[in-house]
Amino acid sequence: MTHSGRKPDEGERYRAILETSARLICERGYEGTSMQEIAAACRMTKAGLYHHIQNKEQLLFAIMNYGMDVFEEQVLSRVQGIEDPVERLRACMRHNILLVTRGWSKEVIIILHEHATLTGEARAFIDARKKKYVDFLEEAFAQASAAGRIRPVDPTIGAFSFLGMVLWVYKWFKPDGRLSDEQIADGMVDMLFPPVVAAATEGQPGTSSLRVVPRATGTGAADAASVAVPGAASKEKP
Amino acid sequence: MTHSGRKPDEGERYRAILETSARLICERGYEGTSMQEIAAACRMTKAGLYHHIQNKEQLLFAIMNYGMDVFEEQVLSRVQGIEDPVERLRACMRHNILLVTRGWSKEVIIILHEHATLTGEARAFIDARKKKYVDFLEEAFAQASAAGRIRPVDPTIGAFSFLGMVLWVYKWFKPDGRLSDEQIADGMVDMLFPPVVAAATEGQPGTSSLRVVPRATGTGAADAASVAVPGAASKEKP
DNA sequence: CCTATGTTACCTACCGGTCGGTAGGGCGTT
DNA sequence: AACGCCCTACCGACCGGTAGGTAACATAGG
Repeated sequence: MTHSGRKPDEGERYRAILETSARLICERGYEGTSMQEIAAACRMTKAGLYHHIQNKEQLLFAIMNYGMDVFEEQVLSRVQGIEDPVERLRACMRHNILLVTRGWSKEVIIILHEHATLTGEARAFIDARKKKYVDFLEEAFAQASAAGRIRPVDPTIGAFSFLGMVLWVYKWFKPDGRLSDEQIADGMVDMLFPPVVAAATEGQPGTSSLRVVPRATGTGAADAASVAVPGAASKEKP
Repeated sequence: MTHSGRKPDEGERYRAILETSARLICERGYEGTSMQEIAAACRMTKAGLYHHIQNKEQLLFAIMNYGMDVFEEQVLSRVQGIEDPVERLRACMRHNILLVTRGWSKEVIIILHEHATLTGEARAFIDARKKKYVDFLEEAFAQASAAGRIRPVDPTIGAFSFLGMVLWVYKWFKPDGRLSDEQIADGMVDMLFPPVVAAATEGQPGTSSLRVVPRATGTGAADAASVAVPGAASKEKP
């Protein structure tokens, strides 16, 4: 790591390892994925893999930092220049939902799911990076509240409601469902930040001007169908 | 199992095993918890534990069904009699948030976290129980939308927004944070289902009846503080 | 009353296999 | 010659799960 301009694949191999192991860990969970499997997926032996990484937990830590980099590039950096706090939140929600649904970054999903897997300093470091996002959202909510652009809400509650709606999506979204990710993004944005019909009377930007966008009804995007009861029913012991 | 009226503790022992193992699995994750540890926590040997259960996956399945029972008793059964759809949703959100924050049922948290751990029939069975809840929410949203009691929204998007806000709480709530669980419940309920001020012809109609929790400096509810950088920073390989 | 017979609830001891991780060597490039 | 890269071979610990035995207790027959 002395200077730049090494081989054509510089850190490419390492990046490939992160992405490959992220794919596996995303599918099977951190504890449920063995180093054997990760090495095989990288078309290496376990010892070969350990040439590139220190240990399993450091690998997870690297994956999560990689995921935070992707998030900041794909979401945060694209919206933090927006002046209007409501527009900032709307754009942020949209980008964040699409980041989850598109699934290009398994690393991001791992950050969401393995929120309590890391320990010690690594855990604290990732948490601190997450907290910067929470702070960003809280400030936007505070500004929007103060400006009367949204219904007044405690900024922390606003931020975590935002995050819950957006991030929970990874648990239920199916790309081939009734609702496209675009529809979900639009629907959630309109739900939390209703579009305002400008200047209902004049000057007064309060909630008086909340108007509604026409929308269809119907159901059916997610989860599984019903199935005959397996081995044991609810309360009885097998 | 010839007839009823057995020993005083009937299935008590089994229930205790479920609760004890739920506590451990909730702390360490399903894959991260060994049967050895579970048995020890039950003050048994592993073979003794296996006298009561079939295998590890069936144990998880039993825990999740137990959790669904608790949920239906503590939340669903208490609100599905409410006629007004908005009041039904408000009460449901409140009960569900408190079910998560109070943490009396680790089984419920396991259902939330281990959403993709089970496979096959057991997975489908739990998913079907979850789907009943989604259906319940979608119907309530559809009713509330149709009655003009809330801003029109696709019922599926409404239901999963609701669920995201409510269930994500398990990932960040700390009992000793700035916000109590009651405050969070109230705040989120008012955010998604604003109390209507009937016949507000002047002033700011929407904002008049709700107030924000007095706000201390900083954010304070969640995650961790900042910490010196551990072994490796963002992009560099260790 | 006292056995015979099950049944329940656990134990010790052990299974084959896999876990995360490492030592040390070969080999191609510089 | 030296280095990066990846291999074979192996480590001790632990994994989920089981075989087989035993102490405690309940019931039924005599």
